[in-house]
Amino acid sequence: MTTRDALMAQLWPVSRRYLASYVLFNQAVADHLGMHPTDVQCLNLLTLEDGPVTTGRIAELTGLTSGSATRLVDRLEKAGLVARQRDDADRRRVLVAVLPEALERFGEVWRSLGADWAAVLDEDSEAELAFLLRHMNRTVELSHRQIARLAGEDSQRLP
Amino acid sequence: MTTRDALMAQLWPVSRRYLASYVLFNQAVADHLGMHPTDVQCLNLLTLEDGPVTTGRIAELTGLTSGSATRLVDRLEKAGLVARQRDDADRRRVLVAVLPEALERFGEVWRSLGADWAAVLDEDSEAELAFLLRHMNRTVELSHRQIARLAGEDSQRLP
DNA sequence: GAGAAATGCCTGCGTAGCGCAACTATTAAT
DNA sequence: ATTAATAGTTGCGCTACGCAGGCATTTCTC
Repeated sequence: MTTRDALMAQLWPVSRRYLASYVLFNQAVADHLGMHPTDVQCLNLLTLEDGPVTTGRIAELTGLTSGSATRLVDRLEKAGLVARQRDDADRRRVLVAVLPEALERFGEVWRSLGADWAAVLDEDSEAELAFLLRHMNRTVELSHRQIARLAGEDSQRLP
Repeated sequence: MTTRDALMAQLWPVSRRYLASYVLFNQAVADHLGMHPTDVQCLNLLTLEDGPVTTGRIAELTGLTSGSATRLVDRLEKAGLVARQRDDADRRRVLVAVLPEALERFGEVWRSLGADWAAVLDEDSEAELAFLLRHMNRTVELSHRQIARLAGEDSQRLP
């Protein structure tokens, strides 16, 4: 077995642990903030978008149905983290904007977590960081393709 | 701003997308298998352990309460994916073993997904793969520390 | 070695997120 | 002008989850 094969053999279980850790981490952050994991995921995604986002887009981003997305926005609005606003251009649509308070509450938690995270990366060279950045971007794209394929195969079951 | 700072500045939002993608991916796999995300997460963790695991250990691994872990094992057992067995050494304990059928069902899905994943890594050098392996191991450890800290801070709220 | 404390798992109950389907309001198509 | 499509909301049923209490078993303490 080549060195490369040995590395790949190790990477497979480790990446599964890695995935599991992320799920648990997301849950821990949610518990810490007294929120549901879905709400944390949603706010995370919202702050990555530029500008307000429609409820339908939130349903896409989170993978929820439109009804559940409405309830999700209800919860976030009730918690004072986002604000609803009718779109004047298309009065069917509702724009959801993240409020500064949400950024504060998230920022507070992520400052300390981000500091630890940055400390880990401090050990790495610029070339390694550049590789990591490229790898993450590729993996995000791969995830999207795989999610689409999984969903596509599901719908093929019921023609 | 140095090149290094620029890389770090890019890595932060990308890693957040990365995290979000993983959550969605987990959900997609669960939907595809007709299971709940928690159940998928549990089976993923179980297959990473060597040998049968107690219900209490499952509660630890998944972050659930003991009651919820019992229900989780109930579902997996009912689905024919795991088997319960009393521990003869300590008859309070229940050992949960993953059945071959679970490995088959998971293997089927993960073979194709793993192939795409391996294809992405094929572009990388051995040194890059070695770095990735090391990075993932460090990140898993970091997650554990951060999860413990988040949980610890929570418990400090109510002394 | 007997009673107390701790451990491991299970069960009843209330809460709440989610999908589904039906409904309203607005815009686009014919 | 009528019909169809789109965006969002709401009622309903299901089920995972936490919590608290309970039972069986083991370990501690005297």
